[in-house]
Amino acid sequence: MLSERRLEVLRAIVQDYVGTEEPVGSKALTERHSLGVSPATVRNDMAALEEEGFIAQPHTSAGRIPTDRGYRLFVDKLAGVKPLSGAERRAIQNFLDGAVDLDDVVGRTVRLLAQLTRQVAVVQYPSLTRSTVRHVELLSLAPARLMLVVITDTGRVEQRHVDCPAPFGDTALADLRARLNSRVAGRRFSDVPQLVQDLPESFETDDRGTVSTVLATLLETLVEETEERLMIGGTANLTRFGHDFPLVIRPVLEALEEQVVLLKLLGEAKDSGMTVRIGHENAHEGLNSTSVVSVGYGSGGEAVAKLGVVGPTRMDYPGTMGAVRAVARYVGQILAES
Amino acid sequence: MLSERRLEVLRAIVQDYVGTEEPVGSKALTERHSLGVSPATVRNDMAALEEEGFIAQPHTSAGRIPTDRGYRLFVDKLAGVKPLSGAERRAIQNFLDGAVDLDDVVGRTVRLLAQLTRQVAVVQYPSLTRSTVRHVELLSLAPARLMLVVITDTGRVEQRHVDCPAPFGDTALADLRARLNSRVAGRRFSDVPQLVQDLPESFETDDRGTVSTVLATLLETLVEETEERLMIGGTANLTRFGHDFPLVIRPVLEALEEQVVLLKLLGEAKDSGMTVRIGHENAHEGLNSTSVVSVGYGSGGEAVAKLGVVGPTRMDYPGTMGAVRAVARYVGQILAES
DNA sequence: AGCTGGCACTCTGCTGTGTTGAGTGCCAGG
DNA sequence: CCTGGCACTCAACACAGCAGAGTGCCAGCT
Repeated sequence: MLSERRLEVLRAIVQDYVGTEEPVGSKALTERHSLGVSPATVRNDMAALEEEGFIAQPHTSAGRIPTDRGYRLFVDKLAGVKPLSGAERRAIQNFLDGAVDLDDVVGRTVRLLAQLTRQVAVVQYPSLTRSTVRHVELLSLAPARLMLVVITDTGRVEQRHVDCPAPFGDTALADLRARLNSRVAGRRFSDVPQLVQDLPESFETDDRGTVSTVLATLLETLVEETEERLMIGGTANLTRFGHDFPLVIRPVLEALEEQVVLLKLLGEAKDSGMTVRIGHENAHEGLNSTSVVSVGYGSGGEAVAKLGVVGPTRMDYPGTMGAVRAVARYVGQILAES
Repeated sequence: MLSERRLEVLRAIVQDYVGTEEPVGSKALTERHSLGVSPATVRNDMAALEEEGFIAQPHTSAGRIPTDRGYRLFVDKLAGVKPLSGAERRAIQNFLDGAVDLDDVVGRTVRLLAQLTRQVAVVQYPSLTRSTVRHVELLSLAPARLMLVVITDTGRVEQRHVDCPAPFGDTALADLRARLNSRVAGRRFSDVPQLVQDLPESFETDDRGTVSTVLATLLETLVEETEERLMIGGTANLTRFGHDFPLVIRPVLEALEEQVVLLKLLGEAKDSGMTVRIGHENAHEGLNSTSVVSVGYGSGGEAVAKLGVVGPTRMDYPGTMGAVRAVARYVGQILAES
């Protein structure tokens, strides 16, 4: 096991490297941190830390930089979560309070997170697996063409066109609308298929085809809705990556454009509590030199979606984690209120 | 005025520079293009072109690169619009045909444009200034809480919560819904304010407050809807900017994140026909080393929104213009069909 | 008048060579 | 177990020399 002081040395190395972006040597370390020992001793400690794989040297006779494993130890054992200042909290509150609808909430959250952490922010839309249908609306666009609108309790609205196999009368339409709502309003997405199963039978033979088509579209819409969507922002912060960034930035941008990749990324994180994935711990290759800090958020006790940031492994973990956690809490509050 | 051959020299310089990304000299030019004259002659022409400000040398004894003004002349006089290949056209068609709703159409368009041009794509959502209201829906969420849903003919759906000053009965609600729709359905946004002006008067005194509130929210929603939104994609293509890109990429990413900036950018373009803004012609400072190629698109004859790409001034203008124009056409078709 | 070959000149970019300095590992002594 | 000392390594920088691409200009040719 590593001695207390060696851990302290590792902490110092991480802090300095994060600050200066340059390999840190034994002398500089003793000067900046009062470790109470000489550079030579620190050198021995460093050798041990390197032996264990927590730090590495880019080349002989250069200082050390933390490895992914070093960062891992740092966030697990050495770093706390830095709480935000009162001013920052108030700023978050104010900024989020102005949101008018769900898109706006998510949009503001992304911008907020990006600004606060100075990194790339990713916010997943509230998931709908546990959400309920608030209302279903049916409109007639043409004799054999309907529009189906589904409104969810998280404030999402989705609409689909439906081409009917046969013309569909206004009274039948009103009938279907009423019955549909009485059955599914307030129910969970997952329950809907059962609830509407026998609906076609209660209609005239002529109309059954249309009713079935409408129901099929409804179910399809709900499934699609369950697939999470997300929003990203703060990509300009990618330029803070470091000097070698031309090589690194490309795959990151590519990964960020693929929603599937990001969803998988967030999906890999724990459902509750904060998750930090460092460098190669990320499954996606392009993100091997980035770290992802994510956390679930939700309106009630349970988390309905996740949000987080993507940045260089060389990041200020305590600060970033603090910001991510704080933002998640406030967003949860906002969602609960609306 | 510039002689025919000098224009030809300029064209050759632009083409070579776009291809190689390196200053092009007189000798290389005569070798690659059969201009029928010697390097010495070309040198004289180059001197003249430089005199006029169409080309410049990064430093003495280097080749020439086109200036913004040079590119301008190139696209105005020397370059055609390169039509897409049949295969490309079919690919566009297929890809866009799969779209299920407006968001999907826009999303696919962005990806398509980015891939086709290998640049950053920007697509504005169909503008609603000329669009009409298809349907207005009112739902009761709680005794004194309503939800207002507005559906437009371009397939957009927007919803707002309305807090009523007083409880509002179901019959009054149905009444309001019916009257509202009979007045505004099929009408243009701009006409709505007039059409609903006197609506509160026809209701019971108790309900007038609520009716006014609903109307106010409706008008507000329509105004907000008129403010265009947009989607961008292909930011990974920014890495193709060139060697000096760390300096350039930052302001570009920042500009791209500010929807306002992009909207202004597209707004500056002509309503009809293709617009190419080169380098410093762009008002926004961060985009001074980029060119923006944009064009209006729409379902019918008139353009309801714009789309385009942002790339380095050193871009393949004919190809880019061809792709942008083609995509705009197909999107217009898709919108017209749905 | 306009084009061409020739020539002297100017730079950037590459390569090779010291030189510097931060940083290391190791060891003997406290 | 810590410390000071010492020899060693190696990236980074500066400097010089060279090669090559490119230019401008001029005298001669068509």
